[in-house]
Amino acid sequence: MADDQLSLTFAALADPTRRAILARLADGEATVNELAEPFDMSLQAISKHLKVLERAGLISRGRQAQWRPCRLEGAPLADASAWIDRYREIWHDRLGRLDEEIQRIQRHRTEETGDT
Amino acid sequence: MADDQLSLTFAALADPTRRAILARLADGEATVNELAEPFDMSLQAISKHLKVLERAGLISRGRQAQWRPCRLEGAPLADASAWIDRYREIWHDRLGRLDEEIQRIQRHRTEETGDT
DNA sequence: CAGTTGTTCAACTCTTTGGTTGAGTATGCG
DNA sequence: CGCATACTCAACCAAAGAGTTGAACAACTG
Repeated sequence: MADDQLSLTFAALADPTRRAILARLADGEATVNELAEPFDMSLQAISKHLKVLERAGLISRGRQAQWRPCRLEGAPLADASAWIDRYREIWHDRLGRLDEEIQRIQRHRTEETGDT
Repeated sequence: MADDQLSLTFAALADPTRRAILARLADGEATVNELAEPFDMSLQAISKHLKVLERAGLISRGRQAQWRPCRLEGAPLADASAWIDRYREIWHDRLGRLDEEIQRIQRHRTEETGDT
């Protein structure tokens, strides 16, 4: 995998487990054990996922006694969103045109058949 | 890699070559050769990248004689953007709070003797 | 028809990823 | 101290990714 920031972010997001972890962290900080609890997976596997998220800058980690609380960091998400948004116009256009097309067809049908 | 739609989309975006291809396609349809031209990479490699993008639904392909023109499809981008946007409030809040915190600290420094 | 162009398929290599288990480190508590 | 808790590190494995080369297919051109 490429190691530029955007690639790291998207790669980190390309896994349901990691997305679920981020969703959990949106509700506030959590420890590794708390994050691992919902998953049928070893603690070490979760630890690895957290490392991926950390490398992507999506989370940061503190130290409180033997706990390493994780916190969501939004900045890379903002960058990823900004990248995608460069295409927002395009997909809006496309979807907009699709809507128009559907409406056109339905008008057509109504005119011709007198249908609903 | 997980094969749900969102994972496929993010995984497809997690590569600079593929992102560059999408950027190129934002300007309009292109053939495989046209897409491959900027890259120092075999045509077959580009073909593979296109397959990844196609599997993620990010592009669709036509047939014109021996050419297979590619077109950008926005729908998965819209989904990806929507997923990230669920965290927009959080990252805005966080960045906002960070600003406030910095300002608070700086006020503090100025008011007191200047030390932490 | 043969030849050229555009593209894909197949097989191979090398690296990364996502999981495992087992051992090791760090902190708090009796 | 000794022990439990929270977590990480290391080694391993199977599967997937990203690239290569060589061969094949498809459609146009002379």
